[in-house]
Amino acid sequence: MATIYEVAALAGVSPATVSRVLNGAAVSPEKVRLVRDAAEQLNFTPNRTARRLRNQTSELIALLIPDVENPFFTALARGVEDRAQSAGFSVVLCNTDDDPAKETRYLDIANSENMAGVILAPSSEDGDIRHLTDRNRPVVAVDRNTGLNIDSVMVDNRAAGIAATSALFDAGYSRVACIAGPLGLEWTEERSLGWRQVVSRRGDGDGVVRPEYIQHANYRVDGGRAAMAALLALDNPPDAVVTTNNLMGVGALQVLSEAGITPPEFGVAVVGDLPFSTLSPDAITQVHLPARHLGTTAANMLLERIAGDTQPARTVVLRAALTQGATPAVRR
Amino acid sequence: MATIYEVAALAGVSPATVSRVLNGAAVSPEKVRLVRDAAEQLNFTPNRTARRLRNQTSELIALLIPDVENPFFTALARGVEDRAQSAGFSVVLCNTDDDPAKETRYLDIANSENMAGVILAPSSEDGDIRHLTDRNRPVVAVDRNTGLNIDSVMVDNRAAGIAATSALFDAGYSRVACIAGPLGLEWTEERSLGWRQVVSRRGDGDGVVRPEYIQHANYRVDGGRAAMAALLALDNPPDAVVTTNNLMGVGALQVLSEAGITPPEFGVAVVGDLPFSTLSPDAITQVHLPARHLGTTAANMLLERIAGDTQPARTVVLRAALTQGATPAVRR
DNA sequence: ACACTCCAAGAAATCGGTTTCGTCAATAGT
DNA sequence: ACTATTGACGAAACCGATTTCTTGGAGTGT
Repeated sequence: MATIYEVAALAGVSPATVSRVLNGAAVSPEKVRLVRDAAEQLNFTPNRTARRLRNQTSELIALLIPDVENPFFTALARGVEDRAQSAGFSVVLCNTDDDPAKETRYLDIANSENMAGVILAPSSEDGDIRHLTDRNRPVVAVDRNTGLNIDSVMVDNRAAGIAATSALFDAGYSRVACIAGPLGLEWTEERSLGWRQVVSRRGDGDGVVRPEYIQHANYRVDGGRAAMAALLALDNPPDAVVTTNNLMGVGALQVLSEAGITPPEFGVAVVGDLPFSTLSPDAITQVHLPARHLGTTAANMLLERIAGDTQPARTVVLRAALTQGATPAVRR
Repeated sequence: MATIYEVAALAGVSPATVSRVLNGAAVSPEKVRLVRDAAEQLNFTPNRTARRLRNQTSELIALLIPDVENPFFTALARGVEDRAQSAGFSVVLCNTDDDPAKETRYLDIANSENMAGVILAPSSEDGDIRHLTDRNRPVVAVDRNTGLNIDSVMVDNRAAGIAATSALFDAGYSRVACIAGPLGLEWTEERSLGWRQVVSRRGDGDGVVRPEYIQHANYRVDGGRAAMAALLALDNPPDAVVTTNNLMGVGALQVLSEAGITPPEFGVAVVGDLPFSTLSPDAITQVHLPARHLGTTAANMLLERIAGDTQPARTVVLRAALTQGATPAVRR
């Protein structure tokens, strides 16, 4: 690969001048032409590693997400990339598998790679980002809270749970269950709290929430399947269900379909999007999480910090948008 | 961030010795201890940028895919990452949007970032990877062919199309249509050729393939929707359909569901996986493309090249595995 | 006891850019 | 006409590792 020295030699100038041409500093028009010609001729591309070592920064942003196979996170990644791209930054996507050790490893890499900043969907509340913040590298949390004093972009999970549940009652269902993720994860707890809040007010139990109507499962497709199967096996099964994320929604719908039940017959509201649902998209109530927007917003905040913004840490809370599914014909 | 010089000063040795300790060269046990203690105390992490500038390589692999939001490519990415991870490499995921310009940009970045190698799902047949190959950086093509003489990992697309179509005839359907992607893309052309081959032999047209039974659409969900709607509107509609990828399959199934038709009633075979199908996974015939395996295989080949393997370019062709969907009760 | 080998470890070069510093010439000001 | 100012541009330092070269001291053989 050609270096700046070879370009300088060919153009008959010093390496410093070549650098100045590349970076738009003051150089006489005639030397600019000489350097451009030489660079062209040698097919010169500046070595980013060398540039980075000197500048102590790069146009690289790390994005740490728990799972690239989850459409929610890929949509988020898309948002980050679009925004970063247009600002001349590239995005390095890293899978943490919700494993704090992997997360720490990637954070260290981001640091020692001199990346410009990090957008993090944290796997735990107390990740160690001191290495980065010590060096003034901005970190933005997205989708999940940390105990740290950093910028963050969140979704109003409680409101999302409330919206999903209310929509089912509005559609005429009365026995609304909930398929929630494991205990101890804030996002699912908040969403199921939203469910609980609505059910205790509008449910048929006079303010009492049936404990068997909330199922905790792992938050993946198989978890949703198991939970839905359990709900259908109850003595007094529900007539509708809220799932606190997209994947469990998929599992629940699969089990329903296997039992010969199709949505308006049994109400389903999903907190999250089902981009690859094989049902008609408007058969199901979806609380669309603004995944992509979450990404662009986080990227924006990060880019502002990279540009030198030093205002105190901000938290932006975005709201989800509901699309109402079909309503059951009999109840009309 | 602490540097090797500060560690050296604290330990009372030279920077060279610190480097030797870090890289396992011969150093007396007592100095090893001194250096380790100093490094620990300063919370030292070696600067990868500096290391990379000197070594002219890094433990970074670029993976260029057309679309992170497509589950096929995320599964592939997962495979690459798993393999890379276990060999101590990190993966940089880049979206090309099937845009040759973006692809070229990322290839240049991979080059000037001194990345160890590139795995590429090429957007066109004639991408320019000379910058990389000139510097002896291995490139492996995956999923799609290039005109270049490099390692590649492919799927037997023709066989996949044949398998999908045959499975529908085996299940008792007789008027099998095909929803294919746009003309000119090898993967979809091959798969639809497989369909044509089976239909001309087993279809009800005595070797003649009805031209209206092959619909070309864009290869996304909306394309599948449009194509399925067109098929249903025919005077003599098909009783089953093959789609040449996962996303068009989703679209087709949505339209069927909206028309009140559920799979065993109308045969659907998808070349590709439907990880988020809301139907029971075994209601539909799927030709499972080994996406993840494609990724691990490509990563393996790349790692071998990085390690110095210089044998002539290889092409590995993987085969898809069929899972038969439910068969229509009436035809039994 | 003396020459020779061997090995640990420091000094210095290196990777390829960017940037500071200093020089020299051209222009402006009085 | 002579000094002050400005601007282009080369020389050299710098970023933080790794590695070659070199040196000095310990160990070995006769």
